[in-house]
Amino acid sequence: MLYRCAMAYDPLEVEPRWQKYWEEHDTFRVTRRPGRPKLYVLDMFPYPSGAGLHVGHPEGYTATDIVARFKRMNGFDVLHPMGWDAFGLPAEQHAINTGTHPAATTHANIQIFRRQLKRLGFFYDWSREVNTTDPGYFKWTQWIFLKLFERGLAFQAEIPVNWCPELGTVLANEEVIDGKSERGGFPVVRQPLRQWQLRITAYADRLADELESLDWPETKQKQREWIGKSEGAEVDFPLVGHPGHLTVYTTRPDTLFGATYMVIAPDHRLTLEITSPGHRAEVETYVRAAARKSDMERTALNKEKTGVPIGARAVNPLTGKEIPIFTADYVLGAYGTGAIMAVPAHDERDFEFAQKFALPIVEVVSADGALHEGLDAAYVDEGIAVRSGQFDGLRTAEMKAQVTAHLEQQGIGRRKVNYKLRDWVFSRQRYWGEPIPIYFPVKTDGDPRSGAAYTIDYGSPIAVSEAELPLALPELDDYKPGDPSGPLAKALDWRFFQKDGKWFARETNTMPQWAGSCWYYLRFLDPHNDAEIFSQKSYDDWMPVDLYMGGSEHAVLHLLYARFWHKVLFDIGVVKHPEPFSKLVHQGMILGEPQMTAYRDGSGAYVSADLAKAGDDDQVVNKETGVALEPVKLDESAVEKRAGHFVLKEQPAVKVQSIAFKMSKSRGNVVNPDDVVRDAGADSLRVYEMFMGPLEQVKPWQTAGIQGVRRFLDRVHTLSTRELSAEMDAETAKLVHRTVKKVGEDIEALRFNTAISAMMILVNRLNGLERTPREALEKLVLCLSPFAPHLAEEVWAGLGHAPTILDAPWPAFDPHLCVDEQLELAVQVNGKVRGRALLAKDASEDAARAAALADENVRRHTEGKVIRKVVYVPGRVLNLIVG
RNA sequence: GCCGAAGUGGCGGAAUUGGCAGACGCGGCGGAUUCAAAAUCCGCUUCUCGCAAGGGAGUGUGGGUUCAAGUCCCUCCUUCGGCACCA
Repeated sequence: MLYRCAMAYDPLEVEPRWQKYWEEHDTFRVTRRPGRPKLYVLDMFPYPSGAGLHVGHPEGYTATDIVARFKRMNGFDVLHPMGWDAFGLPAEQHAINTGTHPAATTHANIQIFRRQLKRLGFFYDWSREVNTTDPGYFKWTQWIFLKLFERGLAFQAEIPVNWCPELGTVLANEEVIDGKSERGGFPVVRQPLRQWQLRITAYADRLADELESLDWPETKQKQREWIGKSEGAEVDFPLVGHPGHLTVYTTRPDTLFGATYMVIAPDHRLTLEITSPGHRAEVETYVRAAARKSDMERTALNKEKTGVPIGARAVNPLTGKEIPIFTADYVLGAYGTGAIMAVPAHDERDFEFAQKFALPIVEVVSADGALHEGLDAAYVDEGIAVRSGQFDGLRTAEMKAQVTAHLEQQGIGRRKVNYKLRDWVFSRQRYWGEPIPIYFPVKTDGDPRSGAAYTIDYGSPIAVSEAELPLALPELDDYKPGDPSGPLAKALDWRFFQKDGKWFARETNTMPQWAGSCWYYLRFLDPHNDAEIFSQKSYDDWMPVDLYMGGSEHAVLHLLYARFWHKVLFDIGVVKHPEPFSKLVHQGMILGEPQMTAYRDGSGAYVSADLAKAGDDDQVVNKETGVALEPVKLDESAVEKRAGHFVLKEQPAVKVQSIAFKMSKSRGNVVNPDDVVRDAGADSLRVYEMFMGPLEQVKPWQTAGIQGVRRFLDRVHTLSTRELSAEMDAETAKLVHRTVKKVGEDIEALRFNTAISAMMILVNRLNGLERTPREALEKLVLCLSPFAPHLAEEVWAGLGHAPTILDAPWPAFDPHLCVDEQLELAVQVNGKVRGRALLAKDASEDAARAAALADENVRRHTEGKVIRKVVYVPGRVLNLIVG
């Protein structure tokens, strides 16, 4: 569909012309000018996928582009860079399938992305473009890894990891969703493997606490929950008939008197050791079964608690009573100490387990201080201690403090802070990633490259010297994964080398995709510096990032990892701010065009949409019967609205849903920005995406909506082709100044939709005038230029100004013209608007009352009644209370 | 289950500190222009009663505070996002 018309300007001619101008004149190159304020506006850089740009990309990019252009016109030096997060699985997968080197695929995709972005007129300083796969870039990624290694923050461990056989790689916990890989949705199993890990837990406290000062949205809360700090105590329970003790972690030391049994995780190192011979067979079976369970099975089966007694007993250190020990997979080996004291009276899980195994339930916290028998549910709230010996009568908070102090005194417990956050598994068994710059001593009798037997001493990792960086990837014939040591193990000439007559082997794991994106905002400061990661001057020029825009899918992973690296760099004096991103904004996802959707069951009969419920795997099921339903796309004409619901015209009992789905290839509702640019122009795409609604909100795409902004831009152009006038009437002048004020304020607050609406109102007014007031058009075009830069340049030049409009100052407004001296006051009688009165804005109450009663309709509602009260808010409302 | 965000016309959405609900755009209807159409321009467009003037209802539900509630408080429902045996 083409939106062009005979009178309209032709974006396909205008836009490339200005793009060429900007390129030839280096318009977007940024320099730091002394005495100017600075602004660093950053977009989350994309992974250059083979699919090209998606309409979701330009949403955030346009938003930051508007801010960047606006601030530049306001005298700021603005850093607004773009680059490529180009390591990653798809290019490698492509290499496995076709033999094409991932670097070639990546390079080709970047060409496409860059061309697409340039077609949208973004004000990026392309001279600062970075690419994480460029050796000049990953040299510094490796350099940061060495800093982590030197400080003991990068270490190896043999740990059960999320091994994805299909992808042939290990995934971070964050990359596993419902037991499947985030990318591709392949099954994931737990398996022990030697891995590099980063000790992010050492920074847990600072990562949680230092969120405080940041201007971030709900993301802060998500990160806090992810870090999962909790305060409690560790308590030692002596084992019966066994030396030593079993240590538990609890956040409720106040309930210790109610601990009637213990549970140890199946993967706890003591589980089999303390199991009595009589229970060994049963426990071993349970432990093996638990180890095999993937996370998916565990969540699927979490309805019923399972577990077995291990035949060992421990002593409750406060009651002195012997209590049994169980193993159960509802206790996780990796959290806390891997063992718990079970207090069934005050913990839902323990209560459920105790009921199933007929274990004693002893109330030790009472809401009212009285004793209760036969609890029918766990009481998890705070209260007053009972059945707790010398501690009886204490409130929960005080009880916690006193019990902990008592335990510390006795040397059988201690205060303890715990985190859900785990250390970050940092190795991937992949080719297309940064090589980890570490090597190991090798024992061999010959040349391991030609098949001599060898043993690698993984216990003695050696850092590659900084002078040898970047450590580049070797060429490979075959990128196939499968071997847990990764495809690089096949590059024998690269892997093994001799130094001083001794053999060494390089690490064959590579870094995860997060590595390059952890610090790219720093490389933009000084992207061509070979000697340093960046110069001090460039840091002082631009840091910190003033506005960071990107999808909320990165709320935890990328943003937590990047903050962690930044804090490490802060500790070693590389950066000067504890936090990298002062302000963060997530643009909302753009969904596909809404579709009228009805549901049919297996027999083909329609089922009312309120019975449809999303099941697993994108399936829709009848929520009463569980039967799978088939969604059917309907034409609008088959549907009507009755009593607040859409229903089938033919069968009004059947409700129909209007749903906007996520854009996906399989649904066929993907909108390609190239098509939109071809049909309506880049400016229309930019303005439409900003006009759709609030930036942070999820919004459905509506192709017809582009029509409206295209008409708006056409009208702006038409205004410039009419006869211009040096005069301007007072009403128009007022509107012009108010528009300038509102657009500026709205851009500052990222309310682009209402800024555009204000400009539309002004254009509608100018359109109704005989001739276009020159001043009005100039101010309008300046206001519009951050949104629709190509059209703005065109009109600006047409008005006789030298390019570029980016160098023109942001228009001023006269505040006096933005307030009304006279205004219409709403007149209410008993709270209902009955009329209006034209009044000076600071009119007295008496004057307002007189004017109100002059209104015929107001009189009708007050006649014969007594005015009991008058509420007058000057400039807003006059409310007459009659009775 | 827990945490967070949000429910406003046929649709996307506006609405400063509580002060005229529905700005702006889409769609629809009517008109101008045209041989005709497209495009463009103008008008109307929450529902409802009324010829009109005007009246009534109305921001997910039910209550509350207030002269006045989309906005504040409580209850419940729904949708979306995140977490999910974290002791």
